[in-house]
Amino acid sequence: MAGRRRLSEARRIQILDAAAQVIGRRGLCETRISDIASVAGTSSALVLYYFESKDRLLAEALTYADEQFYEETTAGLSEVKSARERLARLVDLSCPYDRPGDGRLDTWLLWLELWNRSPRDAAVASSRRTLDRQWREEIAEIVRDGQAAGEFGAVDADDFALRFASLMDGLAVLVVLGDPDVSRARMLSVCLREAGRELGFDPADVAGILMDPTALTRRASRDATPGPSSAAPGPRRAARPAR
Amino acid sequence: MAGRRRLSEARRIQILDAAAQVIGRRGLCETRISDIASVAGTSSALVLYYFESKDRLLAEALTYADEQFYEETTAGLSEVKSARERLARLVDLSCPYDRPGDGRLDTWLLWLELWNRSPRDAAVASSRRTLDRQWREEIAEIVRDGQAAGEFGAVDADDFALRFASLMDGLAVLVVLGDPDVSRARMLSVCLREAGRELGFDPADVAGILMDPTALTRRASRDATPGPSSAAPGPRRAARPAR
DNA sequence: CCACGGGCTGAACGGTCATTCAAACTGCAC
DNA sequence: GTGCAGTTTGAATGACCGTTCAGCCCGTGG
Repeated sequence: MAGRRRLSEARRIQILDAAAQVIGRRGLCETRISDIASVAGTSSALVLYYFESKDRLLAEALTYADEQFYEETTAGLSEVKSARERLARLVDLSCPYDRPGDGRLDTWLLWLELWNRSPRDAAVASSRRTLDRQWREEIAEIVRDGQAAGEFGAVDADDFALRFASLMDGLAVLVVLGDPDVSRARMLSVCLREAGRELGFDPADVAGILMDPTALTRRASRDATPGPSSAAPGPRRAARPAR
Repeated sequence: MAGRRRLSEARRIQILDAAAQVIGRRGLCETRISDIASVAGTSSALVLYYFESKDRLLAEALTYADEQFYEETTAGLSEVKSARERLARLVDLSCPYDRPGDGRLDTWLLWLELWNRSPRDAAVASSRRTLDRQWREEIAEIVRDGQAAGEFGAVDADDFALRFASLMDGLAVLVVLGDPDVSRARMLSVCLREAGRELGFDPADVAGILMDPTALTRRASRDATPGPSSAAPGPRRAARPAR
């Protein structure tokens, strides 16, 4: 029975993953149960067997993917000790890659869909609110830690968190949508500069922690064409470790 | 024939208005041609007579509503002479009301839908990019004007415009979605404070131009419950002046 | 070995639209 | 008044897709 239950849980997650993937690729409106089923490698009927209806499935998939992202991010951050570096890391993880086929980009697309569904779905709205608050709280916490350790200057942590999170959201939208004026590198640069200015540190000091350290020196690269984007085969999404 | 053409144009606009209204209320996915038709006071067949397909209609409606907003806003701004007040006005107009039934809120909801459609519709993507760039250019222009007039300090106008526009976008999403932590008044306050800090003026100086001047003094009101929201009858959308 | 029950499926059902069409209507031009 | 071009509609069409269902598969417990 335990084996059954574990199997059952695995199927649910498998379907949720497939749903997130399809939604990211086709958009919420254009997502069909049969698409999700075929990506998950099963039948439409089974998808409905695990989720009452398409509506519930989509709602769950939306919040699932973003809770996923939040958990992974905060887990990754907890290992970094310096507040400055933790903040830099948070920014780095928040910046979507501007070339397609990236998991982070998919997560952002889902987040946009979630915004749209939010006004008409109380459950989604509630999840969104929780996630957003946790996210801002995460930022505020880093700021307070840094202030206690003398790494940051004096600002209202909650106020900064709201402004900084909003700035990142607004910029991320532009990056995700492939706006030629805002590359990922530029977003990174803008965010770190802003944080440094408000909290009183030199952005160059935290460049080491970034995935792409050249972002800070390379100013606002205008060439946004990402090249032929060698459509990598293989699974788009990394295998999930079992719970 | 001129009469016919004018009539035809009027119908198109009537349908686009209806479409925008329905999309705002029900969301893009849940919008049916028959809904649009009944709001416009005609038949589904006629809607298809003016627009090739549902897809085209929705895409046009999305960009139509936002181009509309942009034009009205910039027209309204051109009357204000002081750069500080012009910026304050721009902020004021950008802040959605957090109670439902407001046209500005609908416009924001459409803007969110537009973001979602953008990655999969080249025409929409192109319109979005143009509108966004115009918007940022509008901000940058105000900054440059203000600098020339000695109203603002020295900052990179384009850089400021990007950061400021992104901040407003991020905050507006929270207000539109009814996040209890971010009321319209708080958004207004945050934006004006930020602008004043970067451009070197006292936000209190421009409070006079705001629709809701108490926003600046009333700090971050936590009570976000908008009350029983007396569902106002009457037309949701102001009558449009004939072109 | 047998039966039970959860997991799974293919096929069928039914409703909901987008889209088409033939016909009616309107007002303008001649 | 006649005809024409543009406008409007109600009804018909047909595809698509969510959902249901009757039954099969298979591991497990007795």
